[in-house]
Amino acid sequence: MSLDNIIAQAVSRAVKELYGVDTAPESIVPQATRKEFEGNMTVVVFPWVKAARKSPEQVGQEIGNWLVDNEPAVNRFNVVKGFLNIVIEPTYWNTVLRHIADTADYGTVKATEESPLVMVEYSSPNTNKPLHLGHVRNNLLGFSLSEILKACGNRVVKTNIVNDRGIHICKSMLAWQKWGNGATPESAGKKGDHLIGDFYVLFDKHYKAELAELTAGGMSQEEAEKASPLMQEARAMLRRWEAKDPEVRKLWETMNSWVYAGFDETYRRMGVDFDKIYYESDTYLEGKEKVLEGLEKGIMYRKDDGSVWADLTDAGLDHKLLLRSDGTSVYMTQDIGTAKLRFQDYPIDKMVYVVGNEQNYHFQVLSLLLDRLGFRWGKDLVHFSYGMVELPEGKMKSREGTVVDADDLMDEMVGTAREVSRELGKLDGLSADEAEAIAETVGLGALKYFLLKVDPRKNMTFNPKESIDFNGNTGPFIQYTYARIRSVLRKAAEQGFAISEYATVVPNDKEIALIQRLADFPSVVSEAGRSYSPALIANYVYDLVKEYNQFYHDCSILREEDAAVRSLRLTLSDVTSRVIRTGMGLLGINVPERM
RNA sequence: GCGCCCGUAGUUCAAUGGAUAGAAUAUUGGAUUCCGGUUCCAACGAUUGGGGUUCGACUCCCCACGGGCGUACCA
Repeated sequence: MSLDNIIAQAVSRAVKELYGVDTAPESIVPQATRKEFEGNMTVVVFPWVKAARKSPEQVGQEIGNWLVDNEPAVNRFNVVKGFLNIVIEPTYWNTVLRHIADTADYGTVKATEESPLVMVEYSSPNTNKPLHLGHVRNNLLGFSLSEILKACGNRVVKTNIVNDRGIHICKSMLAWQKWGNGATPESAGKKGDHLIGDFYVLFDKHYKAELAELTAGGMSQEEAEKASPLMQEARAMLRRWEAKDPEVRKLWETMNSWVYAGFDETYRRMGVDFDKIYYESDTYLEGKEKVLEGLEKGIMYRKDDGSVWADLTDAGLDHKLLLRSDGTSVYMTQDIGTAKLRFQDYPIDKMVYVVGNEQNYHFQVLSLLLDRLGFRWGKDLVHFSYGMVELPEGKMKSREGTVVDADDLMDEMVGTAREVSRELGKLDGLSADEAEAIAETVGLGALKYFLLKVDPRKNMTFNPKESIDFNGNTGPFIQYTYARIRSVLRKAAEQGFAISEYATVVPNDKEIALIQRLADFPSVVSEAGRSYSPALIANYVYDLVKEYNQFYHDCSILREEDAAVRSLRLTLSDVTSRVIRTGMGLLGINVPERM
């Protein structure tokens, strides 16, 4: 049992005996005592002041006395205003440390057959252009969230819905047909997703030129858009695709396979993966059935023009279109179809969608519709909504060509890591392969940590330079500290220092602070799972690293004469490095054994 | 117009309704020169504004201001 729980339960019993008040131990959350007061943990006593009919100070004194008499883990206490500061029995910390050191996979809970089945959807790219910075935040959040949910004892299925059909795909295909000269990723020497993206841009360029010509000839913008031969050709192609025209389908399959090969490379480098991938071309017709079913049940209604709608005004929302007057699906319909297939494949208990906050309204509606259509997880589906990523230079605009490509960005980060490491002399004496592996780990670690440490809901500014600093709240700083700890442990092993007698000495203040921080880890993980917050883990790991540095600063571990003290410190180092590795693992960030 | 989200040191980010709002970075001053240099200490500096709820509000409610997003046949 964790220290928090022990104190919470003891306090719960204390107020019951002293004042006859029932308080659930879970509602009592002891917090770390502020540095300027004596004590390890602090409990706020205001909640019981009324029932006790005494001053906050008196209540604190009474509970404190009860704890000293009845709870062995409590050594002494002091009361400041309504805050009860508890000093834990010093030898008790040895027990805590031993428990942490002896627990395999400390901080995580293993899933069982009965554990909830959570499906996490993330990434969800279009197949007409490469992944960009926005996808990077999405992918990292989705992957990390999945790892955190796993660590909290859930069964997790990571899924991706690929938007592989529609007018935008036809634009790329058409441009390739017209101006591609049979180019392939091999012949062009380009990743497939980039090649296709280039044709998408090319289409847009010619289309714009056409519009300019038509409007110059006296048409309005709207008329020109309708009359554009290119756009008409693209629409015709979409119709042929929907009619399963073999030639169009063949081209579509070929071009998509190029894109997938490119995406796979990007995902692999980023370190994210999926258990099950869905394609919109498989799901877009499914939603239609579900909607027609809803129409029969009276959940939807049909307008005179034949379009199908849902009336959500009773829930404070609007009327929502589900089938166009020509009978075709819209985005919402497809999501319903995807949900249907997923539920056929897996007995999902909970569904998490990692999708940008511009779709908040969409998911409000989707939740409501799925619920009305009888999906048991529809009502409390989670839209894990995140904000935009901006750069110091300003906003990304695809129209203005200021989109940051994911592959380019990773190259750039790794390149900077390589340079910085070389300047600092970190790569001296390493083979070229080792040096490159470290640059990769550090460059990606910097990117990932910077994007994950921020509250996902907020729009954020990604500063590449700042992210790769080896000082401060950055990935590289944490990786560096980890590598340094491992180095100390390696040297200790070489010198034959054992770490077996650690429980025999009472830790000093800095050591206690570190142990206490380590003891928090499991509750941080479960809280991160509850609130879907990778940022919580990131900031915890950073605090832990700082705590370790303060401990590390004033002790010479390898020169320590007293074997028991030395092994206590080695144990602390060992456990800290393990927690750092686990924590960073939950963020999808690798830590190097040396750097 | 309506709806949702956001607003915290110069900057980038923290703070389950709890004590004097924390870090990092930048700036300034000091310690350390060591198992791994990237360590440590200190100074400076902030809740957009106005009301309300309460023992206590960055946090919850109302109003104003500023920014983002969405707003019915795009995805």
